[in-house]
Amino acid sequence: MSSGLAELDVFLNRRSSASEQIYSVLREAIVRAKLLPGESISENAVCRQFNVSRTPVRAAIQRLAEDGLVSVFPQLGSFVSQIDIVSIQDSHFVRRSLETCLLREVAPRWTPAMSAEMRSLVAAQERSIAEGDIDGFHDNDENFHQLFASFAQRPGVWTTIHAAKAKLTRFIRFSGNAARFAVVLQEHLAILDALDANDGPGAEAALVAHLDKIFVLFDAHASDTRHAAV
Amino acid sequence: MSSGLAELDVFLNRRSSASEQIYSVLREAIVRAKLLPGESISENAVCRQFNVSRTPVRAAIQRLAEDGLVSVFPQLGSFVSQIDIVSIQDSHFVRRSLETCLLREVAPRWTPAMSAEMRSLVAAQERSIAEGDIDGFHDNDENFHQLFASFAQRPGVWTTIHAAKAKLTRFIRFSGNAARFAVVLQEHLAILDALDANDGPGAEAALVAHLDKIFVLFDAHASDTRHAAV
DNA sequence: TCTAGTACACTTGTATACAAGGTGCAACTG
DNA sequence: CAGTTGCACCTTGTATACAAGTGTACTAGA
Repeated sequence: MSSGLAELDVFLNRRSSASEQIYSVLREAIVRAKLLPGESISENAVCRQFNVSRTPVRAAIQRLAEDGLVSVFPQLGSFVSQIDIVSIQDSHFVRRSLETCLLREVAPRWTPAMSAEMRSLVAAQERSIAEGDIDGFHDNDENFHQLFASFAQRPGVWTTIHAAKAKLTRFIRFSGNAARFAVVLQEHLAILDALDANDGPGAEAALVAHLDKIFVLFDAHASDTRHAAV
Repeated sequence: MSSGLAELDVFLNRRSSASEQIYSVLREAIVRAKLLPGESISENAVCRQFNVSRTPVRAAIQRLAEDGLVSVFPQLGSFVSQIDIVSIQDSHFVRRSLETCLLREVAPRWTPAMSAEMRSLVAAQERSIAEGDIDGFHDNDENFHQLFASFAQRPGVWTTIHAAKAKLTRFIRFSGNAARFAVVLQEHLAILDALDANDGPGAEAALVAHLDKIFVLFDAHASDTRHAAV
């Protein structure tokens, strides 16, 4: 039984604690679907992989469990969480609510400088697509949405969005298709166009339309489930 | 130097892990202002208090650090987080955004049964005030707001609100005054009255007015700070 | 062949020991 | 007396050992 764990980088530096670095590596691996739902994350296996003791590994896994990315069963094992559609819908609700409210703060204070900064991120996403760099695409997608929190003078709110987005990104990685990437760019630009045109409600509508595209995946997931049940 | 730690209950059962119980006790103590901002939470001190080893204590403190209720400084110590007004404003933004969006989901589906259940919670709050039971008052306040998430068919969203509300409740415990309690009841009832009257926008306005009352405390806090600086 | 029972390997939870670094005080030096 | 240096004690971070429970595979018996 080959484990996706073996594929992970194992070089830890000393600038931050071991548990912090292990948490980051594992989180990224789960969100980017390098570690599959249901896959075992034995503490000892991670220890061997990173050449550290169980203590920092445990701390990392416990944080992942709080994020809902790992499920810990005492005396049984720890596993990458299954894709739970209800939990993901909750995360989507959180994200949509917060980003919508952030946009309402930003719209009245929108400036050309903001527009330029965000359009440069969209351009970066375009390059990522051209290079087939999916990770880079998602990174810049995060930056795009985070910038709204920053512009709304509420950068701390991004922490909450970030946590919710982890589950969503993981879900999209499994259910999404490549054709969607180009569409995302257009939707991002539509939001910016509306903001440039001083059309707050239009921008909000464009944002909601953009975020709610995930509902298509919900439906696909549901039909998959029904199909599997038959 | 007397520590608030000494006042905490120390009896742990075996139905859940020690770290889980220690987390709950410490979290409640911090939110209810039994442990003051800046107060030291030495791991060894907690160990002695609960008669357990450092391992579960560390796990609990790390969770509290993630919640923003405790600040950990390596090789220096762990301390109850200071009241950070910016962080609290972020939490308020998160809470108001989510509860507002939840209310929009609930309003169209509002039923007399929902109204009755929520009014019984308000009645419970009234009893708590009469008995001078501040903890009970806040518990029922949590239940009141949680019920909206439940009625909106998004109970999982409460987790996020709950985390944000912790900082807010702690802040209110320090800055709030007793006279506010009775007003809270009226504001809760105003929300329910609007919902009963099928007035969604009115209910939303009442909710926002209710939640934004905390801005008064923000202003008071700011003037306190300015005064202290002079 | 099938079943019941047992031993074992593996898991997470907890306890303890050691390592590395920061603070403050005391003693020493100029 | 001022400044500095070193030690004692504290902190958190990590490593290791033990405890308790679960699933599985193998063995003995009918």
